[in-house]
Amino acid sequence: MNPTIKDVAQKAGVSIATVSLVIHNHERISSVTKKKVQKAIKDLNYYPSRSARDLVSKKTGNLGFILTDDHFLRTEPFYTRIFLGTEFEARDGEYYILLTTIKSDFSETDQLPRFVLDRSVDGVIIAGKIPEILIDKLSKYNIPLIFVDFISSKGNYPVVLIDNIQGGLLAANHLISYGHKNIAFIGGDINHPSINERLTGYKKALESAGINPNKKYISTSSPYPDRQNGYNSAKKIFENNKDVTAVFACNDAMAIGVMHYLKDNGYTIPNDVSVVGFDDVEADLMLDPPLTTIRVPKIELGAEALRLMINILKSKNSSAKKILVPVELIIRKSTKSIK
Amino acid sequence: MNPTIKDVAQKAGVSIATVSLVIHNHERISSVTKKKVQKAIKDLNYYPSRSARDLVSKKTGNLGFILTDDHFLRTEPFYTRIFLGTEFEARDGEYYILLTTIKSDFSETDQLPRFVLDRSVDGVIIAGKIPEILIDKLSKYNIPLIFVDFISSKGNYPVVLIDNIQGGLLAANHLISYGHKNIAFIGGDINHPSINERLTGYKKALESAGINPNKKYISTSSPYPDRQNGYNSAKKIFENNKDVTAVFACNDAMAIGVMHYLKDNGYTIPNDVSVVGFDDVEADLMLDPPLTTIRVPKIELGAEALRLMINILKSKNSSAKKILVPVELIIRKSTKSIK
DNA sequence: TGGAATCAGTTAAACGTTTAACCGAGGAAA
DNA sequence: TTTCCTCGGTTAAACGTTTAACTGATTCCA
Repeated sequence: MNPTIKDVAQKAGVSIATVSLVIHNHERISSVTKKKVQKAIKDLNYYPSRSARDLVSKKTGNLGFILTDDHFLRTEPFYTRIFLGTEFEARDGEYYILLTTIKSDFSETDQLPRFVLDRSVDGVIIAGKIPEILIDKLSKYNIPLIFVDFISSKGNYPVVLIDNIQGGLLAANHLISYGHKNIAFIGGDINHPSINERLTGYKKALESAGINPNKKYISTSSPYPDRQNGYNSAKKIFENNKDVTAVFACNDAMAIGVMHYLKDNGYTIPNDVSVVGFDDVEADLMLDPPLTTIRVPKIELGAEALRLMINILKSKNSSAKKILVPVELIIRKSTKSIK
Repeated sequence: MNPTIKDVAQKAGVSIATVSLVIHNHERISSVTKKKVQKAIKDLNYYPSRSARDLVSKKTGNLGFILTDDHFLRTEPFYTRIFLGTEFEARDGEYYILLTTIKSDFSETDQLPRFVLDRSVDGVIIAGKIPEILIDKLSKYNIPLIFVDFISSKGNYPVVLIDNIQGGLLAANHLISYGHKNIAFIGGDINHPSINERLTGYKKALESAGINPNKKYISTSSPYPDRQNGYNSAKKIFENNKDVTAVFACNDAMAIGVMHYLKDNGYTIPNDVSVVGFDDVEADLMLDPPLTTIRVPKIELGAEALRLMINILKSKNSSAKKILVPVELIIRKSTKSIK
């Protein structure tokens, strides 16, 4: 059996309370006793029992991490990176992360993740878009909730977001500065708040450059922001608008689809058309040409969420904060000045 | 505060022991009392406290899941799927999974995952190839270890593996049955046990078809089994051997690289060259032509590991079992008969 | 009729911590 | 000298379960 606090106390010749106080380095302990106890702890390779601790402190030391299965299994490791960011940060804090996926069509009758049912977590981090019904159900459990890369229309929760407007601005401004005027926007699902904001940024940039956003260049009707959709959207736009010289796709997967379409149809990139993506995933570098994109600091996003959660847990200060993580324009070879 | 077993007992008018017995549906309880208690549990929305439980049972109810960061962040969600398999299975069982990554160059001085240090897990599942030094360190902690999709040379641990030999056989036999004789093998890193076994299967198939494996067709020298390596290996092989009509690549990423090389060099698939991959990842279907491959049941692999772990935990029977999960040939359009 | 066996539940100890309340010794202040 | 603090600990209750041992009431059988 593993050594307990009793063993340590005995070995150090003190009471168990003293050991406990040393562990939490309480000031009331003399440095002599402290040393003695610490030595005993080390000698026995003692670690406090988590369950005993949790039992008295009424905390679990766990945090839940929920995302939809298709987000988790996405080809590009976007959410996995976010998860990793929270995991890294949790290592330093005293937390463990319980990761679970839910079906993306989570419905009324589906069970909540077990860790909320049996309250094995002190808080829950939700990454990416999830069904509102899940939020409704979750909200009944009185567990602190934080959203990452998604903002719920219901309730007013603390949230960690990409600065999407800035991203849209950055991308469009880059293209504009390269002399482009007819810039297509391929967004996938406009109902997704992130996409909506990127569009806002895009429009803002165009407007402040004196360019009138052209509806025909904007595609935001397909629910799946994947390569296939990028391909199809590009097709629709380029077949009807020969004058488009640049595309801003709202994620790299769609950008890749766009590039495929362009290549398949005799356009060369960036000579005929410039393409900007969003996310900055590994694949971008392997593309030909490498993709100019908006870098999203995914690890940082996750880490930020964890820090926010810890703050909330510690301070009971649940003022619904909103953290905006800045993005960065990465210029590679898929964009070109046409001035 | 959450309701406790006491609240339930009071509400149902019984002792807390009775409640506990009902929960574990012990036979000594009459169905009347059982009903009463169950109603109280439901009414109060009671869930037993995990820490209290763990404290008396001396279990944590947690399982660790370790893999290297680059495995976790691989573009293709191979290990994420395996993880998901264990997570699914853990949901039914009474376990939570603590996922953590280690650096792929884990060294002597690196810390072990915290959950083993403070014994927050009852067992550890290790997915994919990890540094031997980690295994050495882990083995000192006397925690049940299980390996998935990797077999350690040290120690004799329970393991869940893909039936790689069968996979190699299946792939090569398929090609042979299509009339191919000069079949290249692209394996990445021969030091990886899985690759070695696939090669064994490949050779076996060839030999029993009366074909002598040709060393010049076999590439197993590069450590990274990625697209780039597939491309390069294909290049090396096809530049020196014009008579090769089929390629068996040890994973789909390499197969995709091979296809790129072939296309770039004027070969058409499958007319000039047939290609078989291994893994069956989503991307395969989007390829042109869709890739014939060996399907690896990843979810199943993870689930199997969890079941094995639970058996070990329950039965204390740590006879080092070896579970071989069968694979399946998926014939798509990248292979063609040349008879 | 009386002892044993069965049934259906209760009692109480134990798990390993944390922490408020307590305590004794020594020194300072009166 | 007495009283009061301060210092450096210790005592003991509490957290919410599980489970072995016990109990009291019936039933059974010789």
